[in-house]
Order: sequence, then C-alpha cells, then structure tokens
Amino acid sequence: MSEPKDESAAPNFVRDIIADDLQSGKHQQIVTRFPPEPNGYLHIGHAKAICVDFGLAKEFGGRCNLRFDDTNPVKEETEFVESIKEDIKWLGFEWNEVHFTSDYFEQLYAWAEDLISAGKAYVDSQSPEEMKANRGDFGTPGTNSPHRNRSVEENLDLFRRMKGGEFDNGAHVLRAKIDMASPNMNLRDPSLYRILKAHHHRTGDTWCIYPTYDFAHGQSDAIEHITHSLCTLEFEAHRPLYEWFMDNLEVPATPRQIEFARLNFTYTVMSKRKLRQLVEEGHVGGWDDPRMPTLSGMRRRGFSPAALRNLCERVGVSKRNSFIDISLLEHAVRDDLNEHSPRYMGVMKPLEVVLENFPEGHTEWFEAPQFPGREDGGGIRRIPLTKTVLVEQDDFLEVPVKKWRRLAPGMEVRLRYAALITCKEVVKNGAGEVVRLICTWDPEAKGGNPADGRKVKGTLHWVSAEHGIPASVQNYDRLFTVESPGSGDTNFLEQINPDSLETLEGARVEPALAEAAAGTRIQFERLGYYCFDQDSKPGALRINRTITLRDTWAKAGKPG
RNA sequence: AGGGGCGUCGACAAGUGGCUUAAGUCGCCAGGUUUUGAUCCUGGUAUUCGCAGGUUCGAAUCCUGCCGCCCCUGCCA
Repeated sequence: MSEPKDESAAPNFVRDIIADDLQSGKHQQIVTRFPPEPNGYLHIGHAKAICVDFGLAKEFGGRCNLRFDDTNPVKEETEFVESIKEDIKWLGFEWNEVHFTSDYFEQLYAWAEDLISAGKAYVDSQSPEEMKANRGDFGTPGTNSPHRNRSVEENLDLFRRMKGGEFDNGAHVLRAKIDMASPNMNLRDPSLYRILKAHHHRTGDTWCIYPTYDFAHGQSDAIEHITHSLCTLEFEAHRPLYEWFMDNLEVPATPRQIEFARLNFTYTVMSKRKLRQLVEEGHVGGWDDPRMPTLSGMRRRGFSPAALRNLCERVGVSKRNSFIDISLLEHAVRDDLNEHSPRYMGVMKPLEVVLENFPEGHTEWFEAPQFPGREDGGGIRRIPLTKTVLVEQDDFLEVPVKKWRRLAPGMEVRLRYAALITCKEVVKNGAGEVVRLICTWDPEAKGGNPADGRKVKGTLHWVSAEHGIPASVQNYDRLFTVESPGSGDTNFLEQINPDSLETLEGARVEPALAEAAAGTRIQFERLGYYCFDQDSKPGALRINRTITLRDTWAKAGKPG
C-alpha cells in the first residue's frame, strides 16, 4: 500500500493531515487532483504541485485526477492540453482520470438554478464599474446591489435568457447572495456566472455563459469525490466561499481545501506574464529554451525528472512564503545526474598537443568505464589515442600559478585512462598565442599508470585529434544576475545575465558519442553534465550543458 | 483601515511545556580518499528560536502587547 517514505523526505503538513484522516477512518482512500488551467506551459512551480498532488495520492494508495480548469474560453486553451499531459508524464506521474471542468457545465448550471430557487443567488445588472464601486473597501462595507432583491422568478427568467444568448457580454452576471459587509471580500456577493460570447475549446458555442473559478472549482472537486483539494496560499481567503457552496448545494461529497506555499527560486522568474515576456520579446529562444524554468525548458536543458522530484521532496510543504536558494535545485540535479550519467570526454576549446615520440599513424585503443565509481565500471567504451590529441585550452598555463596541476612547460600530467605526457615545448603563432604543445609520452605508462609508481597529480580530459567529432555546445547559466529579478522598482529585463548562453562551435567529443540520440544525458568528465539537444543528430551533434560539475578550484579564485 | 496567513542558522525546514545548552538538507569553512581539483568520507557552522513583557521549578513551545512580511476590493485562475 503506502510506500514507506524516504528518510530524507522533508516534512509535509499535508501528509500529516492525510495520514490522520486515513487513520481516523474519515476516508478509506484519498483522492486528489491536479487542476491546471490550460493557458500556458507548466513550470518548476507546477512541478511542486504535481509532486504534492500525485505524490501524496500515490504514497497513500489513493488516486489523483488531472483536471483542466477550463472555465474561461477567452484565454486560448486547447493547444496547452497536450503539453501539460506530456510534462506530467515526463515528471513520472500518472493520473487516474482526465477531466475538464467544462464536462461539468450542465451540472454546474443546474446548481446555479438551485441557488436561485433557494433565494441564494441573483442576477445583477450593474456594470462592472458599479459593482466595483459598490463592493466597498477593506475598511468599509459594500452596498447592496439594487437588483439584490429580484424575485426568484425574475432571476430564473433572466438567468435562462443569459444562457439563451439574449444579452451582450457584461450585461448581467449571476451573483451569490451572501453578505456585502463581510470582512472577507470574497464573500461580498461573489460572481458565479458571466456572459462570455466566445468559442470554447471543447464545448464550442454551446454556452455563452461560463462559471467563475469559485463556482466551478469546489463543485468539480465534489463531483470527482476529491477528498483533499490542495492548492496554493492565495486561495486561502476563498476557502470560506468554497465551503459555502458545499453547505448550500446538494453536492455528492465534501472535499477539504488545504493551501500550501508555492515554490519560488532565487535567480529566476516564475510569473506567467514575465515568462511570456521573455519569450515574446525574444530574450530567450522560446518556451522550451533551456534557460527557462518551464518543464519543457528544463527537460531540454537535461534536468532529469528524478532530480526535480527529489528537489520537491527535500523542499517540503509548508505555509511559509519562501524563496528557495537555486543551489538546492542545482544540487538535486547534480546528485541525480552523478548517479545516472555515463561518462565521456569532450574538449570544449581545443588546444593541439603533439606527442613527438608517439608512432606516426598509430592508434592505441583504451577501454574506459562509463561509471568509474561503480565496481564493474558500469560498462565501458573504447577511446583512441593518436599522435595528435586535443586538450582544453584552460588546462595549459605557460606560467603556472601555485598549486597548478595541469599542463605547463616541463610538467607531466595524465591523459585520463590513457597516458602520461610531459610538456616539452610551446609553439606560438605570430600573435604570440599558444597554438600547439609538443609533448612526449611515457610508453611504459599506458593507461596512465607509471611503471615506477611515481605520483602524477594532474589528470586531463582529452580527445584524439584524428577521431574527435565536432559538436556545437551550448553552455547555459542562470538567466538573471540578481536573486530576485524585478523586485522593488527594478525592471527584470535589465537584470538578464548577458552570459546566460555561450555557444562553442569548435568543441570535439570522443567517437563513442558519434551516434548519441537526442535527449541522451551524459557527463563530460571534469566539466559537467550535458544533454544532447532535441535537434542533435549524428553528423551534427548539438549538446546542451545542463550544469557544471562543482568546481572548488575555480571557486578558490585561481587566476586565469 | 478590515479579513486571512506567516515569522526558528546565509537558504529551506523539524520541533507544539522538560530526553533540545534547537533535527535534517543545501550552502559555506577545514581536513581525508581519489586516474574527474567531481563523487565519497570526517569535522565545523543558531547558548538561540521577529521583539518586549508575563505564567511556570522549567518555554522556541502557554498568555499579553508590539514589530515585520505575504494574500484579498477580476464578470482571471
């Protein structure tokens, strides 16, 4: 039944509530739902909601439905339904049933008439401006609408004519008759139905009146017998209204709404508006740009679903508004990728190294483990060593700094898994730039193990110049330079990190990667985790850097 | 101004009157191992729980007052 929760699982007050409800017998089985509005792409914030909604249901042997909250036909919808489903599946969750709030329009309408018949709802014909003015203020009670006391018959007639399409948008609205003086603004006769002569992505032109979120959500939960309706903090003030409907309508079940804090990260933006602006103004390549916090962007970047799930678990669920340090995300990603990414070598900015005593035209093959840490190495791949190899430009310094353990004149280093080489000569071009290193290799140290047991501290990644395969590499970094973009009166667009994307066209990778499929996640040793882009193909490799390895050397502030 | 919610280490977050002179995770610092300056391992990192009083033998946990932050006046969700 319920899986034992991971010891590393962070606390989660919702989990405690559910456990209590199950133990007390209030529920035999729990049912939750994930209710996205199909009007945009899912982002990392939604990932938390998905993990909570689906994860808790799974943990307790319950069920979780996917429900598209499509009560507003004005906001283009159908195109997002598939991407949302895809993202949820990618994250690793399955829904029990898929529903659309629009499937319940008939029932919702019937309930609206019930409310009218019971004298608990009325058709208001004030203009939006009048309604706003009469709603009062936080400090002052609202004023009853002049239409508040229309008869049941008149209300029914008006409401049916609204449904029949007799009126223009905005001419009338159905409101609940609750309390215009309530300190909770949501209870000052909230709108239940509005006239919207728009084409709906599923119901087409069947309706011209649509229920509001408040009138639709809880009742939809009830129809699906949801036991725990989990949502974010901003709906807290709506809970009394949610419950008012449960109390005043003949609903088949009475779900409980529980609110928790949404997920926020430093160094990124999460609002739909800002994300859209980034895309529409071309600051990024699209919704799935690897720098975007959208699930499609993160997927393309190479983040694994398990990493995201682990992150959500570690972050916990509480009611505190908080900004999670992005390093927590980065850690979760490295943690999972370290465990699951096979190792390869690739040189980003090549520097030629000629092994002067290596036989001309000869190729020496070595076997290297895919997972060096594992006992059996997790499989192997073969890598060729030739007279000319490529190493990273950053791994050579003509004048080494202290503690330098890479290449420098006279220094011996290891070419990982293959050889020990010593730098003998530095060749420069007319501009004084280093273009080539002349080195010798130790034929007695094949594989990198010296016959005399001498210690060679530095180990470099490398690629055979003859076998190395060209690749276009995209290095991604944080999209913003400040912790909370757009805070205060700053413009978040001016805080975009100008170096969030670096494209390297001269990279060369080891031949074992020639046929790598799009979506493949690997580690380039000593550099970081990478993912073959969705557009990558043999002959035109395109590789996205997901995240660098931790680099305490760079952090120590080494020069150059 | 009214209502709702929240304030524990740099960031998350346990703890709900004594076993807490406050878990864990990330980060950071210091060591060790290492053919990735990665991983891994070890140790350090809040005498203090928004502030001020009070109750109590005893409080982060109870009471009172204050301060701070977030949400609510869509025919958005």
